[in-house]
Amino acid sequence: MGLLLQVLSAKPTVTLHAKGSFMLTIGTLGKKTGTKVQTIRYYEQIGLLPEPGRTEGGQRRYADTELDRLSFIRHSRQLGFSLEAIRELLDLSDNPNRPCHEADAIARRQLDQVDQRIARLEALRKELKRMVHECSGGNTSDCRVLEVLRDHSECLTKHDEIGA
Amino acid sequence: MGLLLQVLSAKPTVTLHAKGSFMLTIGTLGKKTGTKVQTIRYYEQIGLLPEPGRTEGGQRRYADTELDRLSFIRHSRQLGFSLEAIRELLDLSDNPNRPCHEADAIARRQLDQVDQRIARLEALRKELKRMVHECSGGNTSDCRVLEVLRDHSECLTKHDEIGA
DNA sequence: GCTACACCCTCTACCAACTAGAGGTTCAAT
DNA sequence: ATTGAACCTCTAGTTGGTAGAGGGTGTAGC
Repeated sequence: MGLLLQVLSAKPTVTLHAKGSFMLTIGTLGKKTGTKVQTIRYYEQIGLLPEPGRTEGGQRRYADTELDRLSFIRHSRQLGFSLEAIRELLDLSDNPNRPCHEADAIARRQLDQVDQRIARLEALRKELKRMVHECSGGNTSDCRVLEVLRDHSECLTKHDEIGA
Repeated sequence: MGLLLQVLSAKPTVTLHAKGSFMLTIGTLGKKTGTKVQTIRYYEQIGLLPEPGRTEGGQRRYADTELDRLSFIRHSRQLGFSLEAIRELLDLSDNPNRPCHEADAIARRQLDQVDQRIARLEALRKELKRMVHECSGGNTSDCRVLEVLRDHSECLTKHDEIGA
């Protein structure tokens, strides 16, 4: 925890807006990181973000440390990491002398999952495409789409967990 | 609603296990369709499956109609359709004289979504792969994985909603 | 006919990862 | 001093189920 936040979390809360520009409101932080305000509060609630300093009136004020941390979280989310994985990554990031291969392993795991999801979606896509292409456009009574859905045996591929 | 179910839902519940083999317990129905018992009850609760007949003791008993309907639902889920989309598809399936193109549109929508998800995952995969490949395996202090996560500008692609 | 026990019942709560809204307070500009 | 946007907490909802508590039912074997 930096000096600034130590100051911020000291008991009689100091006036934070005095220095102005380098303290962010939750709304500004949200805009800078593309995060909804509620989501930021949610991250704080589940312990992904530290409790920030507050104004005398009780409003959150953020320093650049938190901006960096939230950017890291959002970017990781965009890359599909789960919040639990991000928690681990942040932990590693906080301890620069821990071995790198742990972070690497998390990323590799994520890559594997993405590979699997792509494979499943490709199979799915094939089936859907066939279904749609065979539709000739009469009544639902002889709709190929509905027929295929009704009768699994018409499928080309075995897809037990395709849509996950 | 078939004759059987009309009989089943008549007020003084008839003994259903008399005829045995063609009435299924919820467990058997689950096994036949690869669905957990709780999930079947959940589908009933949200109105995807009709309320089945009951034994005098209050246990659910299913006919083949419900087996077909549940198979349809499960198959559609495997193809990634949302429960809302499935509701529409079932509705169409129940009305054989409605035009086919509605079912076709739902399937096309699903295909589009799958295409988009694949595209996003491919971009994601590229980024992750690059990240993992650049890791040389020292300390986290100079870990490429963490570095990339920290700094969005290092990314090759703009990925705003990649991991959705 | 009786007992064992697998299966069934309802109800409530939980998962991820947020999102939305109610009802009320604070900040900063005018 | 007043206005109005932005903030606060708290609760509940989203999707598609899953898990467990606490109790009742159905049936096979003896």
